[in-house]
Amino acid sequence: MADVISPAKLAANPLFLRDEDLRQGIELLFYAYRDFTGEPDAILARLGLGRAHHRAIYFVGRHAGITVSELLAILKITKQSLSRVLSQLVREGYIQQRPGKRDRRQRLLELTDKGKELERQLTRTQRERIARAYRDAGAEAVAGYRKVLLGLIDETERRKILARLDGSKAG
Amino acid sequence: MADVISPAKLAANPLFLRDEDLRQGIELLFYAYRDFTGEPDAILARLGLGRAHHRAIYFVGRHAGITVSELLAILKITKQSLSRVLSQLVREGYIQQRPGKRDRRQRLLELTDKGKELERQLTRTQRERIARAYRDAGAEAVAGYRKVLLGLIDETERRKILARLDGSKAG
DNA sequence: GAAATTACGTCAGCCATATTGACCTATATC
DNA sequence: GATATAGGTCAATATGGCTGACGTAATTTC
Repeated sequence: MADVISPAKLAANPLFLRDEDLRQGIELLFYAYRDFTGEPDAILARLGLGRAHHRAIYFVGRHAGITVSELLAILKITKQSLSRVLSQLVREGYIQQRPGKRDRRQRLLELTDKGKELERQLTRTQRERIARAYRDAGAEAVAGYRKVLLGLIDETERRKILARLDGSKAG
Repeated sequence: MADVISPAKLAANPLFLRDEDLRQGIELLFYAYRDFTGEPDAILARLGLGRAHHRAIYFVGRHAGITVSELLAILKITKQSLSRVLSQLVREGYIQQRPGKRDRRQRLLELTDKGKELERQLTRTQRERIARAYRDAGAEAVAGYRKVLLGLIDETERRKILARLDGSKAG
């Protein structure tokens, strides 16, 4: 009963908001994410690393000098979880820490050359995959992709992320 | 050095294929997925279940009478991993199994009433989130979202998934 | 300048989810 | 009858989350 959509509700919704279409949207996200993470995972496995290391390396590479707490805010995991990953990456020479100038409690993170090399290797497959999808779909579709994904993000996060994305672009 | 894009390559690419834009596309996918899974996870945690249970419940709900091997092909995990999840869901009365008619080795899966109820509860938040994003972005953007996500999926999978999506729509 | 807060780290234990490899049963198929 | 397939199971292992408690150094506040 509860999954029967009332005629009124149905009429109020444009065609692309039917339950079927929403489910399709959910599933496409699942499938895309599933396949998107597959290739880097294989590379990481050979190095004794996991997807969590990839995420850390990616965002440190993206925002050189990022603080631990900023990274935590991006990843939305606990500091204990991040700590395990991060200390391994530091120990194995992928990431360097240096104390913050303004605030010496901070440990600013950046990739070493070894880290940059791995980052490139990991991101290459994903960048190629995205590039292919973008090219095949065309500029207009890309704009739509961005618009919808942005709309899926928590509202309170959206501004911050937009700033982050644009910030990287500028700097 | 290796991350410097050659002028030739740059010129050959339309604006939306610049490295920055590709990275933006990667990150949007990460953020959207991160926030997309947050709400159901909270519900599941209270029931002693995890994200893996959600996925199983979702796809069994979507394809009533699905076989175990079909479900494995969708989730792309090992049968041992699925088995743990599935047997818990059967034990706790969310999913029923019945032998296949044509092939009695098969165990066709379907949601019980309890399972359907949970499925609705879990999917509600995601459906609402997608609906909001779709509505805000508009029909054209939605088409682009679908196009790009489909392009991100492994090529060998794309046909199968399209058939699956359309099949659910028809039947 | 003492007290409180903040940034970060760490130890310990728990749980969910994935893996590989080996082995088993029942049913289909050649 | 032999072989293949659908599915399940036992065991061991790894990853990546979590909570809770505690510690240190630096900054901020009163």
